[in-house]
Amino acid sequence: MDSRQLLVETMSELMWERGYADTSPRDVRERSGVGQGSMYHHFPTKRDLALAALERNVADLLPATSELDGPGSPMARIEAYLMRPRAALRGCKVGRMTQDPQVREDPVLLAPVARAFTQVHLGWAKALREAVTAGELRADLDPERLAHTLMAVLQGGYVLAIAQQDPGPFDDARAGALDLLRAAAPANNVRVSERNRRN
Amino acid sequence: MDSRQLLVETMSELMWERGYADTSPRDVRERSGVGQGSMYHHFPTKRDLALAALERNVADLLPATSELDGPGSPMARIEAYLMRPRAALRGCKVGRMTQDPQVREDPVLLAPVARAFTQVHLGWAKALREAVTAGELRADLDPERLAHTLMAVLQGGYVLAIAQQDPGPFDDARAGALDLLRAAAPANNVRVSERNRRN
DNA sequence: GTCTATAGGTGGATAGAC
DNA sequence: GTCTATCCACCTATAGAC
Repeated sequence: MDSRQLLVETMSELMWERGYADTSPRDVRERSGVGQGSMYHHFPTKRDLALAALERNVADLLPATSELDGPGSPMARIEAYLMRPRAALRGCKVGRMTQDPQVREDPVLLAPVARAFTQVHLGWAKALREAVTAGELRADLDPERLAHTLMAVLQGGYVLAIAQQDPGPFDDARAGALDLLRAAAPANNVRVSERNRRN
Repeated sequence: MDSRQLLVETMSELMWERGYADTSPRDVRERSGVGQGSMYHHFPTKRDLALAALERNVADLLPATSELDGPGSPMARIEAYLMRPRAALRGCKVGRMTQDPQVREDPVLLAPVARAFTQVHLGWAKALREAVTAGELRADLDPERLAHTLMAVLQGGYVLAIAQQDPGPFDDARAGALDLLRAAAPANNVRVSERNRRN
């Protein structure tokens, strides 16, 4: 692997582990073994390197969302993506960046993060829309809205897991979301009009 | 206000705005107007000050959860707490800490965060249990699990909102969660036994 | 492209007088 | 309790030779 690639790889790891502000050029040099001169030859500033690393992390993350758009029934795909194995205590390598003041205040650094979430949201919303069409989800639920709910469950699950240093809350959070989705199957949607009449 | 109190107040604000790692003793001095000598007299290290500030932020947060335990029907209280006004773009002053490497790797600093979440979880679980008892929520839903789901929706909603620099995704996420809770009312829970028979 | 040397500024304190 | 002065390591580069 050439120096440039090695630097990006290393910075990606460190940004996942420690964030942007708390990762120094020295950390990157020491872990990668690349010298000072090379580093500043390829990336004039720390921010330039961070931008490349951020884009790499986003690219790492997006392929997994194809699970939402594969074969199988919409709900099966939704369940598969929601419940796919995730390192709860490590957190999300993209979502994490939103908590770094130097990233969130820098439109250029935040842009890849925003784009990634927009992309993931599209995937979720499409699958949820298909679930409604397939009669697996009540038609009065808003797929775009639910997409945000499910993304939030995952992002927030990481927060809970890290706080407790225990993946349990993360798994609880997503399992609970799945329970709710199942409870919202149209088969159970009897007498809604009756409930409304009581208001 | 005396220096000590002023320092804690200022550190609390800065930790909410910028986190722990990215807040320097100098920042605290400059914003608070307290001198170097006073600062190190009251708090020998930055970590000591951070711990006091963290505990203050936790204390700020917990009173609001009493909304989950007040008068009114359980679901009404759940909705009120879930939908209560929140500054989505500022994030959660407690949850934020889980993303700071220097906090998450320090058991002493992480402890107040863990305690706070445990406390909030108790409040959620109690209200959800009561909702089941009151017949507002299907009995086959697990309140402890759902409590984590709803906490995650809020914590994750902040992440989405900050990523897009728009409170919209936060509001979508929690509104979607409320939609699901309503879809999980027992009134709709007809023929559950039939569904199970099909497995 | 990579190396070593250098540099100004900040971080996180400590020392000691008042 | 508060003040000013001082300190060393580290951060984020820049310079210039090879």
